Amino acid sequence: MEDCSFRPSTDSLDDPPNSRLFLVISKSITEDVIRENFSVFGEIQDIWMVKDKQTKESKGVSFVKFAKSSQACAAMEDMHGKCLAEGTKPIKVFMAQSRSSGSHRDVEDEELTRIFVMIPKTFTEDDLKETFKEYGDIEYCIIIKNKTTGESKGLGYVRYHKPSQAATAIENCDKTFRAIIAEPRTKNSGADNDYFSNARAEHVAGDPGMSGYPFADASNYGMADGRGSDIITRCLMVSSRASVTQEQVYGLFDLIPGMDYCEMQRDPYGFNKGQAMIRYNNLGSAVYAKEKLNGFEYPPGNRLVVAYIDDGEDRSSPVGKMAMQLVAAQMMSMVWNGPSGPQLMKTSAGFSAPSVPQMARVQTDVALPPLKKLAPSDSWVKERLFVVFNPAPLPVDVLEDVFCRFGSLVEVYLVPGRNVGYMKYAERKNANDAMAALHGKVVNGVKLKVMLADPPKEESHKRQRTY
DNA sequence: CGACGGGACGC
DNA sequence: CGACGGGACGC
Repeated sequence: MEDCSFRPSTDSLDDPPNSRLFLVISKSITEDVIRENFSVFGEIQDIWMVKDKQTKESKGVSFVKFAKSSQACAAMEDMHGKCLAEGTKPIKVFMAQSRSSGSHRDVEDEELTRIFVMIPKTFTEDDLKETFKEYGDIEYCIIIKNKTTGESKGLGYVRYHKPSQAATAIENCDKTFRAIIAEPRTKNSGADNDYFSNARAEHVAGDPGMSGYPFADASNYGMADGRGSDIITRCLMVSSRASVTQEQVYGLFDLIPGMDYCEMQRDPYGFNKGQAMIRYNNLGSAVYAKEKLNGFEYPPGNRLVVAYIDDGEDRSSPVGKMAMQLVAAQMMSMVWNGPSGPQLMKTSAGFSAPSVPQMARVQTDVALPPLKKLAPSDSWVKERLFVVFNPAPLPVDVLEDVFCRFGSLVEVYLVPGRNVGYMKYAERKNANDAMAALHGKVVNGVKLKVMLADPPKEESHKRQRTY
């Protein structure tokens, strides 16, 4: 079963990354001596002594491949500077450059001590530290946040003191963190002038309630004019998949003082587009409203999307922009430190009326239960349904509407380019109920096959999936 | 039959 | 300074 010691001829990358060491040693040191000294750190898969082609003499260089990066790191940390035989120079031990890189620059230990992880948006830096401290002493933890609103982007860095600690964390932490060695900070990866990062964050992964939503089309809202989506204005656009009335939107946004305008948007035929424009008489109220109500479920199960739209005011001067961001920062700290939170808002008067008429958007013979709230997006997924659509997939918002009604729906994921998708549930029973009710049924003219999903086909890791 | 995404930091 | 070998599954 286990393959032989040689690597396949097709290898271009070392696998796993950072598991191969580059040794500079005295020409008199033999492979056996290296093996004796290095095998105590773990499973050695290969030792290669670089020799002169003609004379077969050692060139004083060797590569040692370990099964795991943590083993290679431990060996590097322990053996660098040691003497392997009487009268020989101390050896040098570096992480080998990956064979594909072509570079022969020494890999600095610094580059091997910082990991990059995906985390729930609710994670604080203390949470990060608590989670990752079991693998070694942490120098610091940083969560990447939107610089304007301060909200987490669900990504973080953890800096350890030693490469072996970072490697151990990558190997042993829950794989949902997708931990990898972070790219060095000084080389800016180029893709980030931050002008559109906000828009990206809001309709890319993470929040299933917004994916595929027409609101994400920035061109509708003057975001394509070069100023980007990080503008802050007194004007907001709220979008809802479920039909909401002017009165409902007004009541919701009027909970925040300072609203001076609220109007539903209608298409050329006079139909409600599920969007409304709101203007406040001051920036702070608008910032607060966006922070509190973007992603808010109203009615339960229907996530509202709230974003700034250009109010036509001139904010082109750097001073004006800075002032605006200052106001935003002050509002943010108020939001975080103040006594009121989203929970307070949800239970406040005016939110208890659950009977909001739904758009005639889902047509089916199935007797559907009422809408239910989605489970938080960072919920542990205990069951997944595999759904086949015939002839074509339903839109994500329709699927959410239908599959949330059995409870604890975490996320809908459609496989791009295929007629299949996954419904993720936090509770197994809810998934089973949905399957029983919907398998073989027709929704909006699309026939559904609804089955339990097979576990993902990944290689077995330390920790097992529990679904 | 019909099968598995997403990821980067104010020097 | 001190950087890249060896060998071959199974249709």
